[in-house]
Amino acid sequence: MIFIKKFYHIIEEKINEAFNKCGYNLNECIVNKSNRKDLGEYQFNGAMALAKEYHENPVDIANKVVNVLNEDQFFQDVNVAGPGFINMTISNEALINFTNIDDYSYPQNNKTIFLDYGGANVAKSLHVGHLRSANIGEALKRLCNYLGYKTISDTHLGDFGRPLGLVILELSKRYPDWLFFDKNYNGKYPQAPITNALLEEVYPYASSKAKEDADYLKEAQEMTTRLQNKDKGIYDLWLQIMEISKKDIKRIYDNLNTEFDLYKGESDATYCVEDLLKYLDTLNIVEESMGAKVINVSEDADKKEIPPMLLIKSDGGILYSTTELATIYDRMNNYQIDEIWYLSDKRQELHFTQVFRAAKKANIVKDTKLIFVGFGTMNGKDGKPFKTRDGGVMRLEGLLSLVNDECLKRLNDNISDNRDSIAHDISIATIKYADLLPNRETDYNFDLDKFCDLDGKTGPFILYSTIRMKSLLNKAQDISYHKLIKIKGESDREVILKLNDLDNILQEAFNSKSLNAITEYLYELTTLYNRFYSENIILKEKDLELQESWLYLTSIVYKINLILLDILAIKVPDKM
RNA sequence: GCACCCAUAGCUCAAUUGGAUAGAGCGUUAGACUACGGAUCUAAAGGCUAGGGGUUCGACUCCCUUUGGGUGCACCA
Repeated sequence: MIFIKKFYHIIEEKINEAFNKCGYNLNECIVNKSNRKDLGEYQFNGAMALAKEYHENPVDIANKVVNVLNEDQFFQDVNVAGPGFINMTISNEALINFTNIDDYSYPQNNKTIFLDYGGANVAKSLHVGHLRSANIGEALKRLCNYLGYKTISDTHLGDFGRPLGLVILELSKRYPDWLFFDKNYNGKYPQAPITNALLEEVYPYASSKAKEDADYLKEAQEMTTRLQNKDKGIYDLWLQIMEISKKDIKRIYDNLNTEFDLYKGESDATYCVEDLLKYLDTLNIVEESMGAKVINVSEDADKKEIPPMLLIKSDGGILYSTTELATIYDRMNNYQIDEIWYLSDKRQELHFTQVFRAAKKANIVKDTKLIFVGFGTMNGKDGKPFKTRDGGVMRLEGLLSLVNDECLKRLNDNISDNRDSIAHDISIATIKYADLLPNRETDYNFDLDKFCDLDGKTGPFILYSTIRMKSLLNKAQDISYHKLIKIKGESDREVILKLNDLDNILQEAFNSKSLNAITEYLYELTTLYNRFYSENIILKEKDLELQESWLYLTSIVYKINLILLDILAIKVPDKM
């Protein structure tokens, strides 16, 4: 039997019963933590709303209910304050009983959530813009799994658009002798001497050349079309580029503890573009506009105008929106999905709104929810988009090694073994914690000194404290501790109360699809524990019941920290 | 030009979606402790939530307006 720790639900049930007993019917019952600690630990403000409905004084209603609640041993004190706030303080006995139910797992449910994050481009190195997508997406996926949802994750590679056409064109200019470019060749193709370094040099070169040279751009467009038509030679070369590039992309994601179930890309959807277009033709929703084909997606209720979604260019080519729509078509055909979450820079919201509406209008999706999960960008310390010193786009690897070097530099001198791997773990914790700390939608500034600073709300601080808990538990191996027996004072009680918020925090993070509630909670729980830790020398405590209680409490806080850090995809080293 | 988002302590960010006296970290100032891992802990100062109106028992949150930023507006992805 799995028990989910829903402390608030217990209080809410008790309140509901009490109101019923007094002859009132609550429409909804939500208990909150009180921000007036002097009056109580928890707060309920539903009496004010009832006052209107029943035409009674809210304070009178609240007083009747409080009298009922005060008879319950669960509460130490219940009182009424202000215009009708009900304040509650929990009894130690109730807290102890609840804390001893040591199961934090959630049951499986039948919902499947498909997460589309990553967005790496083949033949281009990952840059800092991909960081948030990976961090937020991976953490949301793990959160979903923890809460019992099934998930499918896909990186949705950019692998079939113009960038690839550009790369292949430039390769054909530099290496015209390659068999891939010989239209008369019919045999097997050899392994091309391609490296990531080459690809990463070729793309920016070709890209900027195309901007200046119209003929070159036209050739690239033709090459893109040849690729999309799977021309022999070109397509084979592309396959080789894919293999090399994917391997490199996986390596970097691996460093970020980020993994995908699927490494599909635009190319996997193009096979059904034709089917999709045929299907759309039967619906009569595609219109001509300035030589292009579009789907009108505006709705009467719109406050702002949503421009039509561009389906086919005037030259007959397809675009981003087209493959995106085809991807939905593909996913609907191949998977049973309840929701698709699109992780992306929030500037792309309009694009996704158009695609989602088109999918709905074309009846490609029926009950499946399409949800845009936009996030703010990471900027440099100056508040402007993050750049390298010479003004170029910073590669993700460059950023990672920057942080890694700093963490290694700051690593404790008395650590002699595995310094590199420990510094790596700390650096990933540093980046992820800092990245997930602000609300998902706000932009934030990358500040190396601040993130690596070992004081304050940072990844290293959480890691350090967690490792210290583990160290304490290791030292107490000979002492047996199985449950909470008693509470000494404020500091251990505060820790216990904080533990009871866990379910609320996870639900909040899930609902808002933002991890900042979790990072914040981790910090709060950890500092409350640290305060308790500094006030009490646990291993020297003479009262053995207290000592057992404290060790048990430590083991729970440690366990919760591990669970939450794992959701954030942060690994905890043994030492640091 | 049209539209959307943002403005909170010196700095960087929160605020359970309309709840009570707006909270944290850094920085500043003052302290604690042979310390189970000091990468620790305790305090203090710091706010007319950009300005002005409104809605109600109650507003950082909702509506209107002014100012100052950001972003998006079809053949790139």
